[in-house]
Amino acid sequence: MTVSRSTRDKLLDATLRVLAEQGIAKTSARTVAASAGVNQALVFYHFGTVEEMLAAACEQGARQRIEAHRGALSEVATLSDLVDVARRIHEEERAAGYVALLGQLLAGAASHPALAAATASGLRLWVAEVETVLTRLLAATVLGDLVDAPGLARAVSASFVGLELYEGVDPEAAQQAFGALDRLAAVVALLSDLGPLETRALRRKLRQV
Amino acid sequence: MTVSRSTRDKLLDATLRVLAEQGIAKTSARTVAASAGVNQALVFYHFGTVEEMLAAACEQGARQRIEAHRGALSEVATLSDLVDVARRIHEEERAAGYVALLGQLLAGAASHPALAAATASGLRLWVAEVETVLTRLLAATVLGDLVDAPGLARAVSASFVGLELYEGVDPEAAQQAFGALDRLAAVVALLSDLGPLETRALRRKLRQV
DNA sequence: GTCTATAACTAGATAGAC
DNA sequence: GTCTATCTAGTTATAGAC
Repeated sequence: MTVSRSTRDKLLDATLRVLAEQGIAKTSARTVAASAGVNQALVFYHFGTVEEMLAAACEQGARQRIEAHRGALSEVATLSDLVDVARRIHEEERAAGYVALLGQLLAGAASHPALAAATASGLRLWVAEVETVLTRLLAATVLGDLVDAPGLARAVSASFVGLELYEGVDPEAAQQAFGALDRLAAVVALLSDLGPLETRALRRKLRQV
Repeated sequence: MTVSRSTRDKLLDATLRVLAEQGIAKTSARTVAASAGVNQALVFYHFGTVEEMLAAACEQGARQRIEAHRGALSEVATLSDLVDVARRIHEEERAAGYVALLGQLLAGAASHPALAAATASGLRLWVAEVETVLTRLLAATVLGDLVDAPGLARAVSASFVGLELYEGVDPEAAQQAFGALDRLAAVVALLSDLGPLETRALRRKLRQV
């Protein structure tokens, strides 16, 4: 559609790029403008402050990434499907650095209140997506009425960010962590696939909680 | 023992304080020195660079915090004990901001390679602790030979950091997440407490993995 | 070990020409 | 909308007095 993007868009893209590649500490009006190939003063013309630019980039970035994965997520039918999809999303996001970027913003939010709000709402977009899938899947299993899907969606999303940040400093350990989660999810997936007899027995037991 | 701490120690403590309270972006030789009540030039006399000071503070901080919790962790006997202890550790760490601090360093590591190494080794201290407890507990349950305790310890540690960062921008959502995990852990704890008949049936089923 | 002073640089932000 | 120029303030780091 648009052959030449607007300066505003170029700046938003560059913000995400610099944030992912160099971290929040090295993200400034100057570095972003340089990466976008535009003049530094335009940051302030278009966004007023650097903080506002970061906030705008955060929301746009989250929206873009979720859009890219929504299709795959909506087709998830079983817990083992979910594991496969999660692994694929992880691979893509690791390459792009977009989730670690959320970590950068989460960290930056400590000193910039306006950024906290934007990051929280960016994360909320992920949470909503995860929550939809989780609710749908859990409803069909023994665990359906035992776990708190909305809360779990938040836990999973935050954990994912932590794991992607971990990947940045210790890739091997992070891989091991993802491997263990894969395996754990496979066990849980199997639990949801018990025969009717075992299911009833387990349900009786779990009712105590 | 030491009535008046050395300048070096004052700087390390101040580094952790500023990092927890203001984030990596606001942590500089000047802010740390001011918080420690010493001259700014002493940062460079004692540590050479700001980055080295951050690295030293990271390792010392991780060591201190783990020391503070080791007793409670070693007394954990069951999975539900672990849930209680984890909740208590979370409350304390949230108040002190020390885990979120690890998140700050993880984020800062993106632009400072030396910091990445220090953060990774600081996290390794937590991982080792979690791994010990997890291995001990899981050995006694159905899950013992099904899950990868070392990998899981890494996943749990990284997730914890993500959750503490989350707490900084959306405390309510983070609380919800912790609540869901509590509940989930209770379910798993119950699984480890099945009668011999159910245990055998479940084990047979899970053997397929 | 600790201080002052300062060099060299980078940051956010604005004024004003075009 | 975009540019140059500039102001102010904060940054790491060092030299040299004490």
